[in-house]
Amino acid sequence: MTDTAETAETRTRIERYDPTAIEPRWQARWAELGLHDTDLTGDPRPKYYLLTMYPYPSGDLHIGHWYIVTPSDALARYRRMHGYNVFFPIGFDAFGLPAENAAIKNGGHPFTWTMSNIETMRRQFRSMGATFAWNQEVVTADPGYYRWNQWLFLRFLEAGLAYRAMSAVDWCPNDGTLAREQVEGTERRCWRCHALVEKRDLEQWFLRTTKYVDELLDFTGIDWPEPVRIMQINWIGRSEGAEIDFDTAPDQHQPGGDQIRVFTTRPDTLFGATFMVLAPEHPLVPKLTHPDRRAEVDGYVEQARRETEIERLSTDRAKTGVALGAQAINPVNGEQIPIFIADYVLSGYGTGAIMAVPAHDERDFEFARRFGLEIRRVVATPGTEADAPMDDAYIAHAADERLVNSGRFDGMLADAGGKAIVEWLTGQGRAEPKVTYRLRDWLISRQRYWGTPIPVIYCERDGIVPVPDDQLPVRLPETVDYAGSGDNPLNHDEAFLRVDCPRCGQPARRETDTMDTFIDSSWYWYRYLSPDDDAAPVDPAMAERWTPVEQYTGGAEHAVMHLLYSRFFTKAMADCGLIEHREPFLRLFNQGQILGADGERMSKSRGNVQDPDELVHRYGADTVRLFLMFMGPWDQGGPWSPTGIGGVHRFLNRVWTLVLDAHGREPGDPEAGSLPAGEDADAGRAALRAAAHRTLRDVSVDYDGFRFNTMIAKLMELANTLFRYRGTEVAGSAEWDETIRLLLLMLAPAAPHISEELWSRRLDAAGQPWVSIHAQAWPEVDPSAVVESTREIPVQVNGKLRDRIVVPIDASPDEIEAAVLARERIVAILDGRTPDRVVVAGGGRLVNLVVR
RNA sequence: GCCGGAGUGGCGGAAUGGCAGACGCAGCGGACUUAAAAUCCGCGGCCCGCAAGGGCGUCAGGGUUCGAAUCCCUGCUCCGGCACCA
Repeated sequence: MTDTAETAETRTRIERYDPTAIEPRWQARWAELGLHDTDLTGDPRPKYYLLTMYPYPSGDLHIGHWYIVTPSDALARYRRMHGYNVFFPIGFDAFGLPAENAAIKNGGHPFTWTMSNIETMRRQFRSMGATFAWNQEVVTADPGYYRWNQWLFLRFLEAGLAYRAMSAVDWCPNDGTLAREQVEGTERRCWRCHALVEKRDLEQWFLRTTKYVDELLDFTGIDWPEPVRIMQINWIGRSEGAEIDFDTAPDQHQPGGDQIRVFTTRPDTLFGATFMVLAPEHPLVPKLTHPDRRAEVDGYVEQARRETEIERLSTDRAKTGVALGAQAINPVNGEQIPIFIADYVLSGYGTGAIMAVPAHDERDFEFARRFGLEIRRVVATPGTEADAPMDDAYIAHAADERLVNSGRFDGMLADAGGKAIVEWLTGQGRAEPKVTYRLRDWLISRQRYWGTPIPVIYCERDGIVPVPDDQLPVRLPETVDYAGSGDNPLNHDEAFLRVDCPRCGQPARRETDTMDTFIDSSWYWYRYLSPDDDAAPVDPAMAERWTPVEQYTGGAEHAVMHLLYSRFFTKAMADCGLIEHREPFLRLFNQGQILGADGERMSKSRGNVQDPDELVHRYGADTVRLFLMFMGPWDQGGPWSPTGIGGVHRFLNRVWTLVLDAHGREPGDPEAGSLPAGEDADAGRAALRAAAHRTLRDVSVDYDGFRFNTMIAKLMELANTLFRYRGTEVAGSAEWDETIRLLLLMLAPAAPHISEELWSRRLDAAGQPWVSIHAQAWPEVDPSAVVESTREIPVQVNGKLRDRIVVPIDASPDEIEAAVLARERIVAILDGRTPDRVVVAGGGRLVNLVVR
């Protein structure tokens, strides 16, 4: 039994685990040795580009940043141990509004605010022990970076991928122009400031994202989460159908013969078109309006225009509209049908005009009810009366609907009928098959100072003149006068505005709009490869060698903005001959988001931010890292709660004790020093080694599958097993030693400091020279250690667990069945009955006796 | 409304057709200590029972199966996305 005096001595001999002493020392050592600097050109090992979404330098690095970065860093270390040359860069998404708001509020320059935040965040990131390649860092607000935004813009301009157009744009009173993706919700509020968004007609710069719609819908060759793919597919919104021309009918006020083109996905319902609706902005509206109707129509147009500017209420508000007092001719049957305008028809989608089929479209149905218009059923399931009264629009579901009330097409299957009708009309030059998309071109102009200046010049004589390459970058002026308002200060900066036209040399004016900051993040991972290159944005040899990115990790909130823009940029850059591939990220993982304890997004203003420095000070970075990985599945996120961090810290303490004090015995444990009942030292050593190798096998699978929480649980189990043998004859054996070694290696990616410290002490104790644990190879599983000689099989009767038996590992199903039926307990439960069936399931994993 | 995802002890979660609740937190009991903290050992879904044991149990209801947290159908709740897209 325990010798108390000796134990006391043992316990005082080992020093306490003190992360604050260990961690900074190793961080300094790793930095000094350049352990994380990637040799991008000379290293012969296979490359692995691991990218994590770069942060915005808000200045408050909170626990959410750790949640994002820690598992990625563990993965970087894990891949390095597998012999990969891992590139794991970091940078800062440094343009954007908060810097300007801070400058407006506190005076000073956005640059100063941004750079001081970056400085703070660099220090905090280093305290995590993250293995970022700091010497490849990118800061997008640096002229050395945004210069290449400008250069790429000019290449896109040459390639016809950038253009300037007048357009009704979404306009936020605070933030100016927004991309469509930046307008949120039914009420159409700004994604940043939540102000109500208006429409304005402005000349703006666009990138032609629509050129790649079909390619963007194709995800072959990339392994992305299903929800992100679906969101992108929905956002692109492809629908197949036809465009059909309706002629206007002549009347005493206009000659008719104008063509109104509509888009429909259901040409089979054309016989049910009983009226037409144009968007209020439709160009034919003034011409078609009957003089008697003009006042009402103008009033409605004006109201609709205001309404899009004011709040747009829910989609189920009552339908409104007015008749133009003109008729159109249905091309399939020559019927004259009335033309309306209504705001439920959008000018920006399809052709801005629809044929209304009230019987088979909910919105048209509602409109028809309200205005007393004819509702004519033209598709029906077999057995439905063609003229049965309708309470609701009937939306056909499948191809087994048949046409009715459609003349010679009656009885045809709906989809075949649709095709036939389109073919027939196409032959007459009145229709053509057509695919429409919801996706629009990307509006990139922003009326802000703190972004990349769009490199064009407006000359009275030469019009729009691109800034020549050798005059890049167009720099932001170093002084900025906000004059207390949110208006773009570039508009008032004469030194910036005045420029000579590069073509004619006459005085001209610079563009003052800057680019959407999503431009910056659409290609930054290429720039990481050659951040100081002043000859080109991307070094072609480096891009060839290092991209596409093997693994990208980041939040799902970027599904339709950043991730779609990045795919667009990659394709556009490929078409400009800058890179050779067309998809940027081979694999994507969306981690969840850590919320405040209140379940809301963490933000300073809500006061729900968890400061990691405080936790690091108390528990050490390794504990915080491990806890964030242990909390739950990485893709889940959830509200922050530090409950339970003590358990993770205890685990690291136990590892510390196991490594440094294998023979210690705890006075509190009555079994201390004795082997588990019925086990001798040989069996104990074998069992320990088996546990170690099984853990290794399972932990590898968990790392590969991003299942860090179960990975850590398995390491805890192994530590618990080791603890059971601590102080016994097994402790200190070769198997013990091997288990400790494996435990440290498996722990190294997740808790890099403590594993490095214990590793170095072991080397020291063995008189061996120090080599970092992070430079070790990931260990191999010994299959012979994992095999077992017996196994325990649960036995069910009618699906209820009743017994367990232990059989030799190679027992045949017949032998297992015989063993089960010989069990006393089973005999008693069967009570003389013979099982109807004996299921030996899963190759002998479980036995189920079925008895009636 | 449409499209995704989820619902398991007091809590975070594990098990994705085969022993429900791994691992951890909180809790309870014990050891050590003058004491507390720390540490160590043990218990731990709910109900009945001293116990052995039995019954119930993965949002609700139904189904498939020898066997369902897991697959299918219906409904409810929560989270995310889209929202008059013809």
